[in-house]
Amino acid sequence: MDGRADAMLAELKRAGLKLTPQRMAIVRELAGDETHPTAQDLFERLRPAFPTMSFATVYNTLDALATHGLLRSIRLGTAVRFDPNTSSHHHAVCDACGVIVDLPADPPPARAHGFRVRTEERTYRGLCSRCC
Amino acid sequence: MDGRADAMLAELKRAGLKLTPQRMAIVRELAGDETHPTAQDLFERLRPAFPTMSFATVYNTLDALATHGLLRSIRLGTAVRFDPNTSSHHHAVCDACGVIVDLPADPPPARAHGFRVRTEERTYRGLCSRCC
DNA sequence: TTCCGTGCAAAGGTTTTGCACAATG
DNA sequence: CATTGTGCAAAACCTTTGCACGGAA
Repeated sequence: MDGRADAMLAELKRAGLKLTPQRMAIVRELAGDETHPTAQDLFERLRPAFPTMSFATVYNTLDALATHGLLRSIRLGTAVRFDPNTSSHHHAVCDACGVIVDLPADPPPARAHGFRVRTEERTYRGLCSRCC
Repeated sequence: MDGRADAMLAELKRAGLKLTPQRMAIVRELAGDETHPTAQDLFERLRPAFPTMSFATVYNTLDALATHGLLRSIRLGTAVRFDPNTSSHHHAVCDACGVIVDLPADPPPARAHGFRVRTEERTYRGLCSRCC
């Protein structure tokens, strides 16, 4: 089943964006993906099917998806990564194998030291259950 | 008073690193700084006093300081920023004015969902007390 | 005197942009 | 048919690296 991908495509359509083959492929690739790929990752995975697709298209599509709240972009280390999981969650990164895992998150505090808090982003680093 | 800068310089010296004028200037500039400057920021601030200083020197020095635990480097948005506050703390970023504020932090949990946690990094985004 | 550090310049990696052509709705 | 998206290439941006000269210990 491909419910997540279909929902993302429907949302793009509703927003007046065109459903091109490239976009559909990017959305389908990302929808079931829990590995937090970079733009480069996606580009390489899709190259076999779309040899002419360019980086610009990948970035454009990811931008469009992020703008419409269909994915989160996270910065871990040096690269921007994309996460189709838009529910409130944090990330844990394994120092050994590099795996990035989603962790459920409580809603952020309303206020913190004078700040009116809108979002909270947490990254844990350590060793995952397999590398520990 | 310049206790923090002196302590950092002493620590560099203890580590066998040479105390060059450039390094002393970078350390002094950073020591009292709570604005979380980027390498670019520091470079521009010091250029008047050291017109010949290069980026490489700024990065080298920041690397040396980070390696010896005298500062933390944090990634907020697209840029790497440097924070002389090495105590356990989080950051809050104001969406309106961009100010970055240090918040005290409790030690991270020992474990989280199978991970053995080593470090935790939190960023709150919202509005600071002046912009709210 | 012996390293270590500096400055310069160039390379590296990632993301963004401009424009003409092509495809979608 | 009008508009938006694509592909290509180059630019922009930040950080890192190599090397020869110069300064610190």
